[in-house]
Amino acid sequence: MPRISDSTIHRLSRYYRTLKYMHDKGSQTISSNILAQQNDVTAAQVRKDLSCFGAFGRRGLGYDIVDLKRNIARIMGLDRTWKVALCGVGNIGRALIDYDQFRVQGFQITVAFDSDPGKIGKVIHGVVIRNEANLERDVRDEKVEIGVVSVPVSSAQSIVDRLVAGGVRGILNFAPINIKVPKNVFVRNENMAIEIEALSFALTNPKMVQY
Amino acid sequence: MPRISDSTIHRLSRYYRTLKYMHDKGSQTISSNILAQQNDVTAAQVRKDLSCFGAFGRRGLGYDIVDLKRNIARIMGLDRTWKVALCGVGNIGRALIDYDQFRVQGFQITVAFDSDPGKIGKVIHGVVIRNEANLERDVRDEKVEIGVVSVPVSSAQSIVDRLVAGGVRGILNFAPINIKVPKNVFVRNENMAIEIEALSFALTNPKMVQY
DNA sequence: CCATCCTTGTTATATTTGTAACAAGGGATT
DNA sequence: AATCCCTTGTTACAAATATAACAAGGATGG
Ligand SMILES: NC(=O)c1ccc[n+]([C@@H]2O[C@H](COP(=O)([O-])OP(=O)(O)OC[C@H]3O[C@@H](n4cnc5c(N)ncnc54)[C@H](O)[C@@H]3O)[C@@H](O)[C@H]2O)c1
Ligand SMILES: NC(=O)c1ccc[n+]([C@@H]2O[C@H](COP(=O)([O-])OP(=O)(O)OC[C@H]3O[C@@H](n4cnc5c(N)ncnc54)[C@H](O)[C@@H]3O)[C@@H](O)[C@H]2O)c1
Repeated sequence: MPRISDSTIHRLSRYYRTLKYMHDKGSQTISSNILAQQNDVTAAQVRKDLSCFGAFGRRGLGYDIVDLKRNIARIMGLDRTWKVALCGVGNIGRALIDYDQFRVQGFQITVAFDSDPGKIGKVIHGVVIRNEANLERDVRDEKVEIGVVSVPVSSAQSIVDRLVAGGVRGILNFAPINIKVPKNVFVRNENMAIEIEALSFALTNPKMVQY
Repeated sequence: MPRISDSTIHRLSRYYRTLKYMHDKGSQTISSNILAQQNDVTAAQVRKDLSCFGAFGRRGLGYDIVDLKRNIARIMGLDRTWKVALCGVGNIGRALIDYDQFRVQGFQITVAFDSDPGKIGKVIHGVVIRNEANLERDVRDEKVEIGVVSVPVSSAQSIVDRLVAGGVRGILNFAPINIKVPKNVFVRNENMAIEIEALSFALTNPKMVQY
């Protein structure tokens, strides 16, 4: 099985968003060139990325937007729903529960956990906040596949361990720490500190980064 | 001037965090090997990353933690404060204002903007929410260098344009859209949709990604 | 003081990733 | 039907990035 690079996956995601946008605008087809311009990459890159998964275009014409959109959705697993468990209903956690776009795209926060007795039992945007004491059991019972970690750094690794114990196979981690997981679990980090520090570097050393 | 890769910058950020952690734990020195293990990279990678900026270690002994930490801070511009303007005090915006770690690291949200009359004038975590009507002027007056964009997609590009007009040189963008900026402005995107979709891809095609 | 063991910094090599080039497919036009 | 544009998919090439290898610096212990 050919390995797909991280960059390709990221770009697929961005092509997908462009396709949704172009579809809403009423377009029927799109060329690799336009898709490239919209995402600041080369047309060759777009065609090569797509060619990893098949031949979706028509020579001379480009890609049918609806068709390509559907194909990318299938490839990326966006043509289904995913059950998500959110751990840590603080500032970030609340923002995520409130954010409807995730649900629209199929990521359903079915359970949320917190350790704060003052929060347990409350309902936010239709989601009941549960006691994290029963996390493993609840996650397993609800057949959750993805866990979101928005607890403080000090609790992050243990929450991850418990999510994994509950059968979760993918983790989106907001805690700025390098969490460890078994080989068969996937982790993506959303590390805002890294991004803003990268900005700091760029502004400090403008000659060392390509504008 | 040698170009520094994005990956190297990201890793420097992570090494920096490890150094802070090890320092708090009371360690004096650290080897490239330990630094590597903590960040899931090879020791050669660590040494090569650091060697882009100088020779900070002592052969046979490793790196002095305090010294290396200070050097990375200097290299990345983390030994100073940055004035930050936050645009869009919604769910994400509020979370960022509330988050003390940014301030501790030198990123000071000095001004915040919103267009909602119900929010303008309110104070969150010591920051007054201003009317976005005067954004350019306020940003310029306050000598803001970094702008954070946490407004809806529909307003993102125009807010970016105005931040740039106000003299901002770096932008941290949370809106899931490919914003356009002049050549001399740096942008970093914090796109949660991409990360969770990457998880979806990995869980859908486990054979195509390296665990 | 010599031998031994570490660990760095750097150079050389391998791998991955991105770009360019182009043949072949396909529609439109005359 | 022949010609002329376009645009894809793929292959060949270039650049960037990561890994490995190793010489030289330095500590430690007898
Ligand atoms: N807020 C930000 O802007 C921001 C930015 C970058 C990174 N982060 C990171 O994101 C994470 C969450 O940040 P936040 O600002 O939302 O923090 P927060 O303090 O607002 O929320 C954390 C929540 O986790 C809960 N919690 C603590 N331990 C728990 C446990 N063991 N099980 C379940 N719940 C538990 C707390 O009760 C609280 O509700 C932190 O790791 C933080 O470093 C936040
Ligand atoms: N909430 C999440 O979890 C989440 C996740 C991924 C991406 N995002 C993105 O982050 C951005 C912010 O999300 P949010 O959930 O905080 O949205 P939100 O609706 O809670 O907040 C947006 C804020 O921006 C303000 N605003 C609108 N137009 C403005 C303008 N022209 N100038 C100044 N302020 C303006 C609104 O009044 C509101 O307070 C959006 O682009 C969203 O797509 C959010």
